[in-house]
Amino acid sequence: MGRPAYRQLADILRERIESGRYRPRKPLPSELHLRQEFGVARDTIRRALALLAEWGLVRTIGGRGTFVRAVDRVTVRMEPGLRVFSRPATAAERVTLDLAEGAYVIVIERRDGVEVLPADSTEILVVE
Amino acid sequence: MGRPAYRQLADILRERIESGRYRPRKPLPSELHLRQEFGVARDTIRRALALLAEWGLVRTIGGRGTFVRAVDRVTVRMEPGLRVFSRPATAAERVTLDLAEGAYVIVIERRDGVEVLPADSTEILVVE
DNA sequence: ACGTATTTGTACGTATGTATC
DNA sequence: AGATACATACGTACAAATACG
Repeated sequence: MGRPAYRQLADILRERIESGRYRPRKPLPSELHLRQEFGVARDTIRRALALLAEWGLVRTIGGRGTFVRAVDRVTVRMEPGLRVFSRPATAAERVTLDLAEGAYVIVIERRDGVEVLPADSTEILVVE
Repeated sequence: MGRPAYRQLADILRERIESGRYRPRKPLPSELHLRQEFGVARDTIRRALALLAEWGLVRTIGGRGTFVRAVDRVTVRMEPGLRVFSRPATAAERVTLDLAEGAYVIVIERRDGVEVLPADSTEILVVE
């Protein structure tokens, strides 16, 4: 007994995203369409999509669709005088940064300004 | 029509946890029991429990039950020479830190040793 | 402005599998 | 072995949000 069906399906869809078959900012096929392609229940489709969303690969929007997220991982190097903290994203930030409801941002305050990055794709590296 | 049923149910259960009615390290009533108490489908119960798990309040274990997590929030102050990063928890860490499959830990490397903390209850504070 | 089609969200039911006690 | 509890997977129906003509 291998992994559950929804888990295998998530892997297949992940591969399609990473290979570029499903393109950034574009919607995946609808749940109905996926159900027909893979011959599984909608429940199984939705579980797989939820996994992908948890992994930060896609983002599902209300009566619209599930979209491939276009994000790169960012690494920030800590320096003295840098102030870094995290807070929930505002509505405007959710739009510009392509974030879901309830997502967090990381705020980086430098002397010359402030930078706001998605918390789920930002790495803070501390060097001495 | 306020929020969805599973959302309201999650709030009720959260209140019971925070009030101490459901005690740390003890199981919540089984899904069957909750279904009977609230008169909703198991699906609804499970969605509420999944929310609580996402919030870090409970942890569900295979054929055993859903347990109230006993964790305190920890705050770590950044200092020069400190290296902090995050990675998936190992199997052993999941046991000792009371974490679910797929959970992350935060690793803090100091000159005198390494500390590993649950990512969902650790706060990193950066001071200059 | 309106209705219709599409798509995701919620909620119910049922059955079976797996893990634990 | 049997009972209990969670996990997966199928099905159905309707609601809500969105898109489009």
